[in-house]
Amino acid sequence: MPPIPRANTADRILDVAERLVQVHGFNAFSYADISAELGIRKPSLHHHFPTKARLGSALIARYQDRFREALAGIRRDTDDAPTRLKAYGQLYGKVLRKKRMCLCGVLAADFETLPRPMRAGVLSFFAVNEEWLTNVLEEGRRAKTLRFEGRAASIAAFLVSSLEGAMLLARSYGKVSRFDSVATKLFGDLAAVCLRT
Amino acid sequence: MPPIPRANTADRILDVAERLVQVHGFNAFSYADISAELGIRKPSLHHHFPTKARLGSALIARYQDRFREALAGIRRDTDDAPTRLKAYGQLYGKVLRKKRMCLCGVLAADFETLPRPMRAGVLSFFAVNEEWLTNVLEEGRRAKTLRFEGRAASIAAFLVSSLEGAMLLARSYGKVSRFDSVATKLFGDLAAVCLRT
DNA sequence: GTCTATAGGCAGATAGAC
DNA sequence: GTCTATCTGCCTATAGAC
Repeated sequence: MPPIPRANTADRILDVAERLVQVHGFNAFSYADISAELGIRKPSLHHHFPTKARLGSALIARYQDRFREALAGIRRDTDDAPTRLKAYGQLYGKVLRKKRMCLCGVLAADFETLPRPMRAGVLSFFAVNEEWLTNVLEEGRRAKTLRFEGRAASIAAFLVSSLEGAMLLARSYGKVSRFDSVATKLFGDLAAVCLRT
Repeated sequence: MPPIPRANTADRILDVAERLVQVHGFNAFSYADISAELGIRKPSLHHHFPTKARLGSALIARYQDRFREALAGIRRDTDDAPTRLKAYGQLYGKVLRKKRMCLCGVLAADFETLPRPMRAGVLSFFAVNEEWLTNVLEEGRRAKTLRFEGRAASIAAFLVSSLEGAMLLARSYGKVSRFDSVATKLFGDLAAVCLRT
């Protein structure tokens, strides 16, 4: 018989820590915060994640894995580039609707204070996203469902950074509509950068 | 005789604190850091800025004033909307070339941890920027030097958040060229959102 | 794996002399 | 306005019992 799939302690720690980082930033959350929420003493947390740096790296790795799966899911469930781009934008929207910033977006703001392995993880996250977008853009161009000038990789970098910025400001204003407005400009029917044919 | 215009202590504190916040974030710098750089003991700093919250508010106020002056300068030195927009983008580029993030952009990432007056200051900064951009966009549309669909205020919000996001990622990558690429897409000859006539 | 106890350091902030 | 001395509290992390 398979064991009941209850989230183990390490996962529960990651869940709480992830939210705390997304809302407050890496330097503004503590083991004490996690301890208080989970009802587990601080030293017990160190048993699962010996240092805050390792906890941070684990957060990034899990976040990137989840994003990879979501990107694969979009590929599976849709078949043309414009639809895929729009679904990509909605990934960010879903995070924002939970009143959170993108984990790696907020870590980018803390970047200069992060331990080296975490910095590498953040850059890797952006690279994965841009690579996926680059492929979608190029396929769209080949299939003539997208029309744009210049390198696809350059458009991909533009899309990622614009979405991150839109999340950042929309969350500060407390208005998801500000994000939606930007996403529509980037991916909507009157899409500015990627013009549908 | 006018006094020698040497920067006073309060200004020197603000200079150092501003850079520290732009590079490390509000929660990752301390009075001890400023003290070490200026060769002034920690308690002396409290004489000028009693609390970190007040220091933070002073930073935002000064940053916004300087930005206001720069915006007025652009109005003075240029006369058509496309040129003004390009100059606006270069304001951000200048900050990034000093290896710094926009002060209010980085504070937006720390937003949920900021004291209320600082939050208001950050939002005010963005509002000032968007209002200025909105005016330039509308004037450009009237003068037929710009052509775009939808509300100017919506385009302005898009431009600000995209620039902030571009700074954030470009700084993490350590590549100013990533920012320049986005700025070109937003304001360049092939401008996507604001098409020149 | 979780606990109590505690180390060692740094945070923001205050008192009071000069 | 700047200083020394100090306070209180929180931080990450460790030791060692259960």
